[in-house]
Amino acid sequence: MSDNPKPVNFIRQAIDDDIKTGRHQEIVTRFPPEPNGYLHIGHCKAIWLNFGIKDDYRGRCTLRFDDTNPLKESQQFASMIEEDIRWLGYEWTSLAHASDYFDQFYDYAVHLINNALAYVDSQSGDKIRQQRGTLTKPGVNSPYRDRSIEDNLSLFEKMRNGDFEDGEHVLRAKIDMHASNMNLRDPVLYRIRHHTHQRTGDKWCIYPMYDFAHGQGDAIEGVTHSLCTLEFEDHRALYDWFIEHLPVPSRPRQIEFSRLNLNYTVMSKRLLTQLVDLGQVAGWDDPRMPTISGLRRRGYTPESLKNFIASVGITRKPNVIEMGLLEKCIRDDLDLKAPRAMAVLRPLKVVIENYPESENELIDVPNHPQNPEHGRRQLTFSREVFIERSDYEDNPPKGYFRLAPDREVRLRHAYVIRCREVIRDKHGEPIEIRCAYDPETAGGKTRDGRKVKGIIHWVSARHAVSAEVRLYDRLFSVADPLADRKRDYLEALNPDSLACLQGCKLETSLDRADPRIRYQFERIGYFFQDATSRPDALVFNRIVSLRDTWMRKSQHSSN
RNA sequence: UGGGGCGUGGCCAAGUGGUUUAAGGCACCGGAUUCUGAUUCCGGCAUUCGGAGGUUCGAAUCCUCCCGCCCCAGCCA
Repeated sequence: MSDNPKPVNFIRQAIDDDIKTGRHQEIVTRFPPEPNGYLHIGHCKAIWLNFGIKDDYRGRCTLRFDDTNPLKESQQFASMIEEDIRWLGYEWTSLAHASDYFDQFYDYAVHLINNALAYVDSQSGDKIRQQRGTLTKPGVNSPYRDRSIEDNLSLFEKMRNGDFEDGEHVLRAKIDMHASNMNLRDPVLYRIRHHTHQRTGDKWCIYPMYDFAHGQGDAIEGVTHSLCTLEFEDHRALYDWFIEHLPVPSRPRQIEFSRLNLNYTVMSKRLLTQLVDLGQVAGWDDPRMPTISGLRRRGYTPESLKNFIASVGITRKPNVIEMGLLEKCIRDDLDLKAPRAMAVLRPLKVVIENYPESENELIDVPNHPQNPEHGRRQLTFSREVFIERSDYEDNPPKGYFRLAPDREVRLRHAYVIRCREVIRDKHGEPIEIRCAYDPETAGGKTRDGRKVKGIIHWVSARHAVSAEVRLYDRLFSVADPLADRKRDYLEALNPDSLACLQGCKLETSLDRADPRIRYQFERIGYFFQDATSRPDALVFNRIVSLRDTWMRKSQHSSN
């Protein structure tokens, strides 16, 4: 268990109230995904809410797959969803499917028919749509609305028996075609779909709609608080109508909250599916995707995701959360957990002219600057090292305290070096820096007490391990890719969201690195081995960069 | 021009008529510490709660009107 304070929000307040008034002794929630895609960080909010309530109130939470539409669903998606929830660290009290209740739902439908509260409509979908009216115009009654109970019963049974083609008939609730709430204008309860269901096979050729399955499923499971997102708000009246008119075993209450939106990405399953299908990303688990599997592959931890949701909170207010908050959460988590290492992503060779050619020096260093429990390791120092290309400037801007002609800099954990000469290629680009080191500067001190402000990371050229490193940036280059309705959101895709760097140089200790460990490559960011990484061909993903106040400052002054 | 919701600093968000002349986090801006320009630390950052009226000794919290934004017209969920 975490030592985080219990979250407070309007839903928990309602639950506290229900307990106080004795309305409920046990709290039951459910997480009800449709198995038609992968979970994203928005689902994480619902998972955190429902499973968090279950844990804190010692209640129950079922994972229920809302599998009422066999056209789009698959067992593979269901399996991925289970994996994601487990990875987040939650356990469901029971696993269920809407399809487990198909027989019961059928009986409920018959019950409605018997009470003259449902009828079989034999019009086309187009016709039904026309008759539904508009937001400002009421609908009109179907000519089949007053069929006899006997006719309805026999027609509905024939629908079930497969006597009709798809679309020939539907079962509708008889409510009110004049209702201002569109959901109450005789909603469709069952449609004919001659399609094999991933679980019930060909047992059924009629399938209940969401509205006719969800609340009843909740009631059957004894769900006390059915938590869903705001777009279902208008469905609540229908939800309650079914609960009221059906002999259900319990009376759940639906409460809505606002969904999570993140800037610089998209969050709808439809759009994410499209990005995958179009090949704009490598798959559902592409590390740039806001999916749980993408974030996992990128290197995000479950704790960071949960902390993120907790800090965002639960309200009914539409919101767009800044990506920066997510990044802050993973940095916080990893700062404590991640052992440090040195890696040079864009190598520039430095030759230390006064260091003996054949000599190697072992330097014992801590794996974490604050926490000794992370242990220690050894670095090898030698005459030739790689430094980051960006740590050398021919014409250093004001405030730059890295390497430059005739300037000094400290090689982290090692010596102070001074730049003596720069060797260039034919374009004038530096390809090698010749330096001299000061042997009196080991151990973080200088003999004469002079301050060397710049500290840069390095890797011994002879001992370095090569690796591929993948750098990720936001998927879209604008905060709200859907803001411009005249433009396709795909045009807002960030062309530089992925940079694959080959030939990066890692310190020796990273040879055959444990793929489960997230490292901080000092001064660069947090890194995690990609799913494709192998011991002899390391591939690291950058989870997130470190805060970089220098870059921010230098960008400011250059603007 | 129907119905349902929502509006507290750049982004979230506490607040449920008086102890709040509005918590906290993120972002941002200073400064200190630091062998990571990281971390940590310290300080700054809404006389005001979409707007205008009103009720009250007292309002972000109650009332009225107005404005803005979101959702709903699938045999999707």
